[in-house]
Amino acid sequence: MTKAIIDDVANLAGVSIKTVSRVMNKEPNVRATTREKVLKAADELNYKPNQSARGLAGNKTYLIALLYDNPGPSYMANIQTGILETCEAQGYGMVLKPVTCEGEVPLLEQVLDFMAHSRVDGLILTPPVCDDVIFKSLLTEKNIPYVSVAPPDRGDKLAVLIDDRRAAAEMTDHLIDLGHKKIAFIKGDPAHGAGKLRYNGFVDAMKKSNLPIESDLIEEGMFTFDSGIRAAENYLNLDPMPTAIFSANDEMASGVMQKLSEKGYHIPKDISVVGFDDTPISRQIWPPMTTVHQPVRSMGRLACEILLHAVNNREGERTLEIPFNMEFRKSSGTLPA
Amino acid sequence: MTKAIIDDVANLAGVSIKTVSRVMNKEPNVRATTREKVLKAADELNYKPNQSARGLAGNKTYLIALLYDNPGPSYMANIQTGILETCEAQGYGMVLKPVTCEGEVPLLEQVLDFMAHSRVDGLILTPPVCDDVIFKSLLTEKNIPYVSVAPPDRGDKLAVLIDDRRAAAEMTDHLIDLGHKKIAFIKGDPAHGAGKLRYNGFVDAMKKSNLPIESDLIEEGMFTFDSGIRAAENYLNLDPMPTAIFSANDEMASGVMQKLSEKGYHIPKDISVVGFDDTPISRQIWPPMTTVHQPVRSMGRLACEILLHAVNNREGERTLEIPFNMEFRKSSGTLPA
DNA sequence: TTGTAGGCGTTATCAG
DNA sequence: CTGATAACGCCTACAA
Repeated sequence: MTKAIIDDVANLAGVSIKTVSRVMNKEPNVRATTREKVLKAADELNYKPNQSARGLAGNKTYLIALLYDNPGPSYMANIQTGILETCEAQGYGMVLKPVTCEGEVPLLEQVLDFMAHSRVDGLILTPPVCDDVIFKSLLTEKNIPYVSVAPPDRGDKLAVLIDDRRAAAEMTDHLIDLGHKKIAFIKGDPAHGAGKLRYNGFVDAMKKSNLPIESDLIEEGMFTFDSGIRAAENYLNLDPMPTAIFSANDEMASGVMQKLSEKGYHIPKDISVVGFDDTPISRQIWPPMTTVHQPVRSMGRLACEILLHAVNNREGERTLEIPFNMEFRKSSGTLPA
Repeated sequence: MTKAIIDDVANLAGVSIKTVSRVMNKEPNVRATTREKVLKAADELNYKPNQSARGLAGNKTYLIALLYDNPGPSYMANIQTGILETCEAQGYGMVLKPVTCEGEVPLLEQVLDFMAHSRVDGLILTPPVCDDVIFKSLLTEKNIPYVSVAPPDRGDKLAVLIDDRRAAAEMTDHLIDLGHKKIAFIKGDPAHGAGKLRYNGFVDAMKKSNLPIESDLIEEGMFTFDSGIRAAENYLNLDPMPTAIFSANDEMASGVMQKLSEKGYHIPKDISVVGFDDTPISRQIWPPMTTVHQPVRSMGRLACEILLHAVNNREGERTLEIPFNMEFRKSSGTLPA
């Protein structure tokens, strides 16, 4: 059984190939009965349009690319799952394109090369790729469709995001409500816009409650486990130590918790630790970590939806804000006596 | 600057398009000087072959697919990275195809549908997809190229694997060397061939040392964190409890460790826990876990290499065994006094 | 609402 | 070693 092509379907249905084409692409101007006939024939022959041929003729590939630079594995898994949900539904494929934001080769060049080669129909940018404003403006200039899964940026036509700032403020409020005053904050990689927003949210909440931001308590992190370890070591040398530590992501927070556990501190009795992202590790360590849940999978799904919509209707300026929610677990507690 | 096509290059180089085609595809039978000329022209024009056209004419897509069913995020991230290394080097793209091994729709049907639509040139199967022998024999029958990243299986023409059985035996020996005799084992998802091999390795080592396999100490797990928790609860009810627990993967082992920590047990002073896979969690919990390192990234890279080689040379029967190695960390220690 | 002709950019065939 | 020419399967005009 050799593969059926459009002519076979046209013959079987007794129509021209153009009509088959119309039906397969859900174009209007086809009589309902004709449509049925064609659909039946296509089904009978198990006909699937050849993407290469479609691509060649229509100058499309029915492929989108996910651009990323060293994200956490669980972020990656979730966003991929979300994107694939949309792709599957709309007959698109997703290819992966790892890039390096701070490398020898400029980001734009990496992506242009990739585009020239792969000719995908659109790009999904994840942090920190989406934090490069210049890069994005160049994409726009070159008319390359993209969507940012990221903090807001007035330059983006298409974006999906959560309110990182407000989420961080709420988390800080949670610690304040528990009675904490000496609250430490571990910043994230400065290349990530989200990290800054989370810090801003922390500051918002501290100020609102008239609590001081002590520079000793603000550590520079890199969103990595090891940078969490280092931050914790610094806090350990302080006297008095903070009573609560808010880390800009879970990865660092788990580093903090490991170091504190190693040194014999009990969480949250001696000190509270909270994170951000709700990655699996936050549930799997002991004690389970209080953190902010970011609906990454939905964000991927929606990002892909608005991207494909824009690609196929050459239109659209759309920013979707998705609600986050707090996961209160056991790593945060009332102020030690 | 509109995109250059093969004719432009041919004109500039003063040759026919066929010659350009030969050069671009590294075919033989082109004079070195001619080749140079063409390469220079192509470079000048920044010419990249159109994949859709190549695909249409050559009946290829220059795309391969990664098939998976609910793997761990870090396994996923690593294998993707490895595969992409090869793809990047050889000008291929990778698309993702999640499938369901135990779903309503038969695996074969899912994949056939996918193939008909996407027409990728080959498949990379990860556990547990690669554990479905019947499915694989059907792929062979349909002449669909694939490589298994998995336990050996006489049916596979192409495979990359580690010796799970021997690795598990070595890990068991490690525990035995530490003086343990009451060693528990938590099995993995029965749908995964690797789980069985690991258990076999455990049995091998126990028998070799004339230690009994006590049925109370063998738990059925599902490779999930929660199933680790459940297994630990069962061990907690035993009297005497095992002095060491070998979990068929890290995920379950971390569940065990969480439950034991929660109940106030000290690891490894009171009880040793070891895992398998060396996922990030194994380093990030406290204490860091002794486990087997599986070089997933290399496996992905190599799997892709032998797949592409087979695809492009319609040949090959090749099984690569990659060395594993032990990561001795702090979760395993000598027998409690 | 439907059909016809032409072209999309490569690769394959088969001469030269 | 090199080159004309015909596919490859579909879509976009433009007609009918």
